[in-house]
Amino acid sequence: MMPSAPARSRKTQIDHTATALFRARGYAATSMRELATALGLEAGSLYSHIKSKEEILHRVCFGLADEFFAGFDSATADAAAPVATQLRQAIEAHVRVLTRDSAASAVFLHEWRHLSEPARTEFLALRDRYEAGFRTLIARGLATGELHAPDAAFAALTLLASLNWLPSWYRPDGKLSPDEIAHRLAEQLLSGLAG
Amino acid sequence: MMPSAPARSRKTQIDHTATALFRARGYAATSMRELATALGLEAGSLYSHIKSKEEILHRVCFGLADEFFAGFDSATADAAAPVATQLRQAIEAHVRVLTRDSAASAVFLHEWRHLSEPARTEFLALRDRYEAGFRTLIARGLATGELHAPDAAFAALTLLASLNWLPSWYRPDGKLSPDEIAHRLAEQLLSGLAG
DNA sequence: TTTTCTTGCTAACGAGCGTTAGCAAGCATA
DNA sequence: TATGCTTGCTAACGCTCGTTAGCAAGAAAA
Repeated sequence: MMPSAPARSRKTQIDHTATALFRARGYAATSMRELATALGLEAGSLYSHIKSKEEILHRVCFGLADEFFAGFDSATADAAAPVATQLRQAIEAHVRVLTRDSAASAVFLHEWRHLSEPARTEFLALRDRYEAGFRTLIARGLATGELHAPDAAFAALTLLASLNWLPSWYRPDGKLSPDEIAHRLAEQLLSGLAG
Repeated sequence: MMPSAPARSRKTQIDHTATALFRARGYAATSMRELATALGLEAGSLYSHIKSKEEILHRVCFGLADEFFAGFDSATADAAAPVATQLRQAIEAHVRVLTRDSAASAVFLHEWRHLSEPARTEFLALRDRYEAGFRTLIARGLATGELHAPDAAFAALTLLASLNWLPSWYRPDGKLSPDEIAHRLAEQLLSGLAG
């Protein structure tokens, strides 16, 4: 039992490489032989570290769900803060997760459908719960008059939609930093485009 | 040569059913045998009507691209109209295409990556050109002061992101009509959430 | 030293994949 | 009647898939 554990075990490396491939080619179109080659291994060797292909997908999807919840919870920890502030912080937390690991985020957003039951249903329940967090936050803002929209559910869906497109164009070496992106997104979504 | 042509040839039926399957399971995870079964055929029989699996994907993706361009062009035909009006109409045209065939739209948005070269590159060029339409429209609005945002490219990306999430939750039998959805989206994106 | 864990290999399994060849029935046109 | 198009079948092809069994080398732990 090594005290200074290696920062990235073989299993973690597999997850990481698989995530990049799943994002680029899609889960179904990524073969275990491709994954093995990308890691400098033979296909069979992967199974010394993992139980199945889907196990990787499961870990990526549910691991990222945890991160999203953690971000939202800390953004809304101060329930006494103005709703607009909490919403802005939640947006920024969401963007921070998306930019910290955009490959995993893309997999989380698009490849969950390849989970088999019951994981698929569990995942959708988690996602619903997360969206509900934004929905009720916006609903509270509508009630206090801090926000205005015809429908909280509709507004929440649109807001998350704008954010969730990010992994498909975000590049870590782009000219905008994650914080700048988060700030601009929050600004544009809260204030709109019209002058 | 029948004058009253059958509204849906066998080929069109195949495209339509395949689109639904591609959307639900993804292109790579949909087999020709599944597709054949859904049509009440054997797998080999499909090839009396189509040349390959990818041919279907190609037709769906490029066919929808045509629709998007047609919508944008007619929305911005009156170049003398206020930019905000043109933008609103372009948003509504985009939403109209998305809702008229949300399955094909979902395939257009997510499955194009399974096109092989050179189709894939051609498709991305088309998509870029379409996005550029929104980008320059917004840029003109910024120049005239009708719109305000720190960056036209960023704003265009966010705007399309909000719209393109629609096929993943839109249901034709939902409580909002396509026109209402289009109107609310345009309103929310142009005016923002903040009160 | 002995044991155990980690890591990786080769070879193969059963299954499913997209696709093709060859054939045939039904129908519209000539 | 004869022709040719549309539609669909059966059977099979070569290939790739995810996964497993069995083995072995090296490092760590006892």
